[in-house]
Order: sequence, then structure tokens, then C-alpha cells
Amino acid sequence: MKLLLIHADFMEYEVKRKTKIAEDFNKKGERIEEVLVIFTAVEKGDEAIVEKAIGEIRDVADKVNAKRILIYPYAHLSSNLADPEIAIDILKKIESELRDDFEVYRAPFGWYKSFKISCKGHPLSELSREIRAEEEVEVTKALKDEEKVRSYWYILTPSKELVSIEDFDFNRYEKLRKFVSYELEKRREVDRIPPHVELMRRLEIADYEEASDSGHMRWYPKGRLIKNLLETFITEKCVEYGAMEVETPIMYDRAHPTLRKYLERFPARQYIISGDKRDFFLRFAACFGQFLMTSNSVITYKNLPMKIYELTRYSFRKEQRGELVGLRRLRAFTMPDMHTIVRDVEEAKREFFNQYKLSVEVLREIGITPDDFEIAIRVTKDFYEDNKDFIHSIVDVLKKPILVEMWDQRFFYFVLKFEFNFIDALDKASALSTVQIDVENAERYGIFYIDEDGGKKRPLILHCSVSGAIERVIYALLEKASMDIKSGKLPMLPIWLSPVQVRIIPIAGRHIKKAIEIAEKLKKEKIRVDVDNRDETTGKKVRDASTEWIPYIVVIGDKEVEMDKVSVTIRKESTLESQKRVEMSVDELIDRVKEECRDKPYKPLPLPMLLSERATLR
RNA sequence: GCCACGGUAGCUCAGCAGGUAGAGCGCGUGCUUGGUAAGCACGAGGUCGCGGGUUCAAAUCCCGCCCGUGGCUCCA
Repeated sequence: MKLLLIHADFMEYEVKRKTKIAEDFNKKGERIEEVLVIFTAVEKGDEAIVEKAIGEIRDVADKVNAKRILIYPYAHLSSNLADPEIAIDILKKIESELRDDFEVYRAPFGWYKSFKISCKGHPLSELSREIRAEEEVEVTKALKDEEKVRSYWYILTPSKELVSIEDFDFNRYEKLRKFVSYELEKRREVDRIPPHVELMRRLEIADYEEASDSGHMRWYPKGRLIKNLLETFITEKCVEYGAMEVETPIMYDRAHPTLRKYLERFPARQYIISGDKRDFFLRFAACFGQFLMTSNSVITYKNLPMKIYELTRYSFRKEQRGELVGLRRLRAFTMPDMHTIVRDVEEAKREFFNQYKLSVEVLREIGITPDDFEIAIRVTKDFYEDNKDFIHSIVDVLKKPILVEMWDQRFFYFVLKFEFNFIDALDKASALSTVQIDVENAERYGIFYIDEDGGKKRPLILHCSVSGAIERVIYALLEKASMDIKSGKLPMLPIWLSPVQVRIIPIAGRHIKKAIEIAEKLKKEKIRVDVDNRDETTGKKVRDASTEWIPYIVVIGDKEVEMDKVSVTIRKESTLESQKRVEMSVDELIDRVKEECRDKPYKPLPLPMLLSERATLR
């Protein structure tokens, strides 16, 4: 709705001619003294903001101390006008609401009119207001409900006792203490940029892209490679687990009745995109597409549990600006999202347990061990009471105490979830893997399966992000590396994720040819290798390789050529003070690297093999 | 979204009682052909985040915006 507010000594108008949409009017016109004139254009969708508009008008009327108000329909203020009938209704509503406190006049809608106005000319006498619904950033019911949730906190001990957090002895569990205080006190004592931000830039992994929205990153070749390897690995793990990989759209009709209700239940802010006729929201997970797909599927009890999977590139969540930092929290992120359709609570529990174990295993293979994260279980009181033994059995997997948050009522769509929360170098926690048991959406989307008796049954649905967002996994690996730096270790990525696995350094120009020969051999064996053929000293080249965290540095000189061996510096076994250096044959090196990357995906080096040909990308 | 701080060469940063724009690294050229974490010399490189204002004169002072960081809020 557009408003132009003029505080006038007087306003007079006269009706001239009707248009097709004119309302009845039997006077010729009128003249009103000492009046606040509201030129108004009612726009599409304004039904929702009438109250807000009235508030604005009251506000201005009070400020200029006006007793009389004239509402004057003025279509020229907008190019997106509402239907005339709706516009008249809204104007009438405004009129009647204001009547309690003001002397209100309303010029007839749909007439050609002449008018004279005498604007007072004081600073507030000419104002314009644009009233818009606050839906660019949509605050869902779930976001608001979240504030009302009453939580009770416990620790589930390794001996399967549920004790209140006051009674738990945190002495041997420093990280858990940090996590609990993070969850409950929400206290931050951090005044530093998280270490991974500098690392992600220095290692040419990712960077901020100022030309995009906040929280949308640019990925350099090395970062894209790491991300690609993780994406491939995690997808393969889920497919191996039995999931069917699919792909679904990234945007959906905002007005779609089912999706609309789901949006309301999901506490995240959306991006809104205008289409030709409809408005769309960008997905924040793969649930939409997968649920719409399964709601059209014929599923029988024989097909259960049925798992479908998508790697969302991207999921979009319009997180608040202050929440966005580096790779920890983004507005566009990549997430493995698997949904499992199960018959009943018993099958849900079995799957939940298996996916819990799968998540542990996936993170472990990526290089994030159970020591690096703390476990949270969030559960409704009812579900806990009914499934006590099952929930207690979860501690058996890792034998670590678990933070339990219990809700007296169910506010969200799930009754049980777990999260693995990574604790970073600044003691902040963020969720990686998570699985939830969803009791609402099968019904909402009309998803059913045919049971043995031929009847339609409502399944339960598990949501699983087996690793959490890929970007966040990289954040965790980098934060972990920075903790290694603090404790005096040489930081590195797992070998299979290292963009360059082997660097070959020829000592003098005459060794370059041999270096390239060896590199070609390694490359054929699917090892990412490059050659530092720059005109620099050996010391400099070794230093550069080290600051890039390259796991194996091979030096080639006269000695090596003669002995047909190479001198290899092994980063994992070195410290800054003493480097672990061994002589080995090229074949031994190949075997070693291949062994370390066994069962992990491989992608070739997305950079020129010769350093002299390589640009600096940041 | 609110509050605070920051944005100067590709990178990290100095300069800021208003008066010709600086360093280190990187890059280019030359010397050097080297033995495991930074060889030497020379050179190129700047809309001082963007827009407006004050002023004879703005990187410097003022206002607005953008981006980043921290805090608050928030984080199914």
C-alpha cells in the first residue's frame, strides 16, 4: 500500500465523471478545513497489512495534531493495484477503524475528480509511506514457538543413568562442559575471527564473495576439489547404506498449501523469489522435493524401510547477518539429506540407531573423531518415557555422556533427534550429523504405504544429514587443524582430501625433467602430484610446500637420480623442529599414498602440474 | 535486525591535528643452478569500499549505503 500524506489548511474536490468501477456517490464533492489528506493506492496483497497502514496514519495524524482525516483514493501511486472491490473494502475498513478517534472523510472510489489542496508546508506536512508485509524475511510460527519451548536438561551417563546437569561431574569431560554451557548460557567470550577463516583463504579453499549476498562463498579450485571429494564420499556412503539418490528443484510455490504448512513448522527464514505469476521460496533442505515425490509413489510394506537421498547444492536459509561467519554458518550451503520411510516406531528406532552409527563412521572416515564432538539428544517427554531403554541404549555406541534436552510438549515436527556438535577452537558448538524422527509430515504430504492387509498406513519419516553441511565439515577440519597448530603439531588435512598429495622439488634445473617423469608416474596411479619448477632455492620451495600443508614433499637431486630413490619428507611424522625424512623408491611412495587413500574417492588435481604455470587465485 | 570496530597495492598492514600515497610479502626482469621452512638487485603495481557533504584542498572531518568481524538476538 502506498500512502501520500498531506497536512492541509483545506482540501476540496469535485466529482466529474464515473469510471466502470465507481462506487455510488450522490454528492457533488466536499471541502474540508484543517485536514490530513491520505492519498492512497491499495496494492495486491494488502489485505494483510491494513492494521499496519492504520497504525502509520494514526502515527502521522498524532504527530501533526490533525483531528480530521480525508482518505483519497489515488491509483497513480502504484503500478501494482489491487482489485477494485478489495481496494474499496480495505479503504472502508481503514475509514471505520479511524472513526473512533478522528473525524474521517472518504472521497469516492472510481471517479474522475478535480481537487484543490493547500499544503501547510511545515516539515511534516508532506510525507509518503510504503506499507509492506514483513515477508521478505519470513518469521515462521515455528520460530516464534521456539521461544516458548520449555526445556529440561539432563546428562545421559555412559552407565545409562539420566542425571540432571547440576548433579553431573564434568571433571573428566571438559568439552562436554563447554558444550553444555554453550547450550544453556549462550555466553560468548570471543573477540577473535575464528581461525578457519584465515585458513580457508590462505589455503585457497574458499573466500567471501562480496558481489553476492552474505553467506554465499566463492570456492577456489582446491576448495572445490575438497568439497567435491567430501560430496562424493558422503553420497557414496549413503547410497551404500541403501539410499536412492534423486534430484529435486531448489524452489517451490509459496502458496502451495502443503508446503505452506510445513514452512510454518520449520524455524528458518526463507529467500523469496518472484516468478511470472507466483512467488517462490528457495528450499532450506531437500524435504520438499522428496516428500512431494514420495507422496506420489506407490510404496508397500515390502519396500520399507525406504531411503531416498539428495545432496542439496544448495540449501538456502536466510540466517541473520550476525550469525554468519566463514564456513561455519552460511546462507547457501550443501547438505546431504536422506529421508527414510518406516512402518512404525519400532522400525524408526532401528533405523535411528543404524543411522547414528553410520554418522559416527562417516565423520570418522572424514577425519572427525568422537573426541571432536559432543552428542545431544532432544526428545519429547512422552517419547522418552515410552522408549527409555532404547534411548539409553544409544550411549553404548560411543560410551560418552550425552546432553539430553527434554521438552514437555512437542513444538516441532519430530519427537526425537540427535546431533553431533563440533566444538571449535573458540569453544563454539555447531551441529554436524543429525537424525530426526518425524511424526507429522507423512500425514501433511499424504505419504502412505500399503500394509499386508491391503490397507493404507501412515509411515514415520526419518530425516538424516549424515555429516551435516559439507561446508561445515570443512570448517570443522580447519578448526581442528588450527587446534593442532596451537598444540605444536603440524596441521594437515587427511591425505585423501589434500589437494596436492605429493610435491616434487627438483634441486637444480637439470633435475626438472626427472621430476616431471616421476610426477607423471604418480599421476597415472591417481595421486595428485605437482612439480615446483620455479627458479627458487630448495629451502624456499620446501617452505612453500610446507605452508600449503602438502603431506609428502619429494626432493630430487643428483643423489636421488643416481640411487634411483627419492627423499621424502613425511608431514604427518614431522614437527616444525624436526622433519621426518626417508629415502624410498617411487613405488614405495605410490603404495603408501594409495594405501592411505584406500576406499576413498579420487579426483584429479584441478591445477597445472607445474608451479611456474599456476596463478595465485587470491 | 540492534550495538561496536574495521575496509588503503593481489595479500597483510602503516599513514589520519586536511596539503605530492608507504612497507613487507607476492608479481615481473636480471643475477644466481641451489641439498630440506623465506638468496640478491632492480622494476611494475593504487577509483585509499561506494555515494553524497564540508573545504581553496579529503585516504584523513561529517552523513548515508555496501562488505567483513565481534557482541546481543539467533542457531529446526
